[in-house]
Amino acid sequence: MSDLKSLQDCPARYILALNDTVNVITGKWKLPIIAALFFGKKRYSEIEKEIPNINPRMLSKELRDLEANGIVTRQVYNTVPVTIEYLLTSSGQSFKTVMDVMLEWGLEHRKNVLEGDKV
Amino acid sequence: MSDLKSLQDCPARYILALNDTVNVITGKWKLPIIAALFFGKKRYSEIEKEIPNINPRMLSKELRDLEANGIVTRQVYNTVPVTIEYLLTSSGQSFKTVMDVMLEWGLEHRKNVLEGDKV
DNA sequence: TATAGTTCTATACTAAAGTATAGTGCCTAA
DNA sequence: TTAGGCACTATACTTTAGTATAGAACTATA
Repeated sequence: MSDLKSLQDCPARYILALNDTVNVITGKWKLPIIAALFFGKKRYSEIEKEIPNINPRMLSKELRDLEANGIVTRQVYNTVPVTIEYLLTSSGQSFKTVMDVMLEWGLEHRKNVLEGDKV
Repeated sequence: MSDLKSLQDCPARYILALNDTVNVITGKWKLPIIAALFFGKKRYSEIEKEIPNINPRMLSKELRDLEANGIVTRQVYNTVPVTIEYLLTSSGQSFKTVMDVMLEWGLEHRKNVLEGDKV
């Protein structure tokens, strides 16, 4: 991937490109929502039940954000009353790899810190 | 890594562990600071010059945070006037891998979005 | 007719994050 | 002696993020 190589030579552009990714996950609720959808498509009220303490304003705002950013798709079914399902796009699904790498680093880092490493 | 496996089975714990990592990078200035230090150790004023628009309050606050989180080390030299250098810990350095994975995903995702993928 | 479920939106508020500006105490070189 | 660099801190302020609470508009079921 030559894109990556060229970005690594320019700190400013590197950070700019990185922000695209960071924006996907900033905020208190985006990762919990994405994680909830890893286990299959869900309706609004199901997500609400799965994420304790989220309020409806935040849930609907973050779902809209995630949809606008191409992470989540909103499917409307013509039932009465209307049924709406949220699911991850393929980008959304592939984000799992990123999350796993972050998690692994976090576990390793925590171990280092507990061992008192200062270097 | 069996830690990872067991976390992946529990969404709540998974998110909790992930937050350790997310905390390292949240805020407007942490990633730029980390990126600046990838290119070697630097003094306060050098970082300041490299990151346009950061103000001294933020720079010193974020450096303190990063130090507290074991990402950055502060080295004090007994010169007159005192010389202080900031450098990445080994955890801080290994975070580059995470950033690269994030960047790669971001580039791929941007391509998908431009192609108009909704799935 | 009342109650409850679904998918939200509206309004008002508080808390957290970030900015602007000035200044401290130390030193050196002109 | 004054000007400037270094490594910050202090105070006040604005902006952004998140919370609390209520309710709309629809329908099915008791």
